[in-house]
Amino acid sequence: MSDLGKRDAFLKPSAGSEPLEAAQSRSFHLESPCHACPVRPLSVCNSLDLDELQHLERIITRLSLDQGDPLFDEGEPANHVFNVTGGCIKVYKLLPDGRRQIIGFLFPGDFLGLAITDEYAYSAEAVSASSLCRMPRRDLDVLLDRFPKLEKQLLNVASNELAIAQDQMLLLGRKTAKEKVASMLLMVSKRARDRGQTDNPVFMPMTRSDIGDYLGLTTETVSRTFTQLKGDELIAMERGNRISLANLEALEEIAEGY
Amino acid sequence: MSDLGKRDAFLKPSAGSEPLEAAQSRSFHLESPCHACPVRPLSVCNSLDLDELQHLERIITRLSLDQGDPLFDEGEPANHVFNVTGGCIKVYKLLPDGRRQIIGFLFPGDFLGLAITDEYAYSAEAVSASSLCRMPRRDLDVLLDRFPKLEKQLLNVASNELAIAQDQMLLLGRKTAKEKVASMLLMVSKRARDRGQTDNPVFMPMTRSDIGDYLGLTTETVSRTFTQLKGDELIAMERGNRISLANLEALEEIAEGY
DNA sequence: CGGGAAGTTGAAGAGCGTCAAAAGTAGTGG
DNA sequence: CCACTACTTTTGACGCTCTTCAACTTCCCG
Repeated sequence: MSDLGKRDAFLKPSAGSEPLEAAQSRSFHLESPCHACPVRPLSVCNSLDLDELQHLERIITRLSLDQGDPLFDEGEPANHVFNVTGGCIKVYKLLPDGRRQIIGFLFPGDFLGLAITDEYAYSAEAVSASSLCRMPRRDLDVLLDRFPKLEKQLLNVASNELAIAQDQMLLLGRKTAKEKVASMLLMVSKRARDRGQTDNPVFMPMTRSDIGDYLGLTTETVSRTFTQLKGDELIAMERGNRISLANLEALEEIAEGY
Repeated sequence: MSDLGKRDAFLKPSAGSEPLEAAQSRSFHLESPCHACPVRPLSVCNSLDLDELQHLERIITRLSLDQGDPLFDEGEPANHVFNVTGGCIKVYKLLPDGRRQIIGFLFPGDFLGLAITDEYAYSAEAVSASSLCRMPRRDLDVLLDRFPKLEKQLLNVASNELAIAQDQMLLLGRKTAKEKVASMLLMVSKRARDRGQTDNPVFMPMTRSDIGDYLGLTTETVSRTFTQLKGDELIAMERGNRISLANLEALEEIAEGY
């Protein structure tokens, strides 16, 4: 379904929705896929040489998730960290009455699980069929001591995520619905470009409801805003959850709040 | 004004509002204040022993800011990192038309300047009279290579800030005005407690406008919400920007979205 | 005291949410 | 291949929370 998923065709297909961490049973091991990993140049592993990659190799497990499969839930013991290798993962927090805020969408190359607490502070779930590599947190700590480069890289990742989070706060607190949607389209497009994938039309694997919960809006408002942007000929819907950005400059001006 | 400022009475008082980084001219050097620093147990420096603190000593400069003094502006070259030793600093981003989102308030012990970009991604300004120590970013990089403990500590700081940012996204995107205000009161109270200061009544050095720009609300809505919480006898205003939390459990329930 | 900023309160309005229904899309199985 | 179902998306009407605009009050600090 997702073009991101294609590169993971060699992975063992997984069953339907399952209990948390059940994905573990589906994990398996290949001989030396790390140095051939298509997302390595994008990820934290990039800071390691071939020798060090072999250390990594012994520690990681590969998983695949179907659309909608949970990866972990907020409050679970945070025993693992992850690296996304294919597909799209959403990370979210819930309020007791069900209100949901999506903290971010993770794409191939993205790291998941940075935290100092021993429980996950959020839930994670597959937006589309996805693949990840998983590593016990304990082993990561050992690795960080052994390879300072990795620690430096992780600090960079954290700093970068922090900057993204700050942009998102500006969006959530101060932007209008139109500005929010424009910002998100450009952001997803940019991230696809960074990964070397098509950035226009931009592929949006998530539902309207996901988009709303990411932008602090309802599905209805998201839908209406898309209709409005379509009417202004700033975007055009294409089949397969693809949106063509017809007027990039205008979208950027809107996104930045002019 | 601020009780946080008292411990900095030995610092050279600074003049009124000044151009960016002009604070540099007011900086000065003491012999060995690092190991006597009252906020060291709270800050990144905590990971260093006495020897290492002397390295630090040679690198840092101390500044003091008056209320309203800018520390730096978004887009400036990010040449320094900072550690807050007294007072309160607000960090914010602006949209072109003046809409403002406050990213966070920094209190003694807080670190400022984590970033990989070579320009500050936000502006920083003193909420109340404040003191900081400042270090050239270049020197920090050297220090990080020399003292892995420091790097680890910084990664912890970054992870922690990331978790706080994620909570703030939930607040901004999905909480009501009442929930936002209750959340902030509890948060500021908790942070004061962590620093070993009075947590109830909680000292709120920032203006209603600052609070609004932190919570994604207007000053009027903040004011009305305070009035409402007062009417429900959940809080009581005391003189000197202090708010007594009269019903902690109820406030916590509200803040968490029940 | 007195002047200016910050805070409070009121009335009116807008943007987005809520509720409801229709239209589109995808997956399933005969 | 088409019908059936279930879900997602779109659209409409209405309502509510929060904003806007404005006046008034309180609080500081000189």
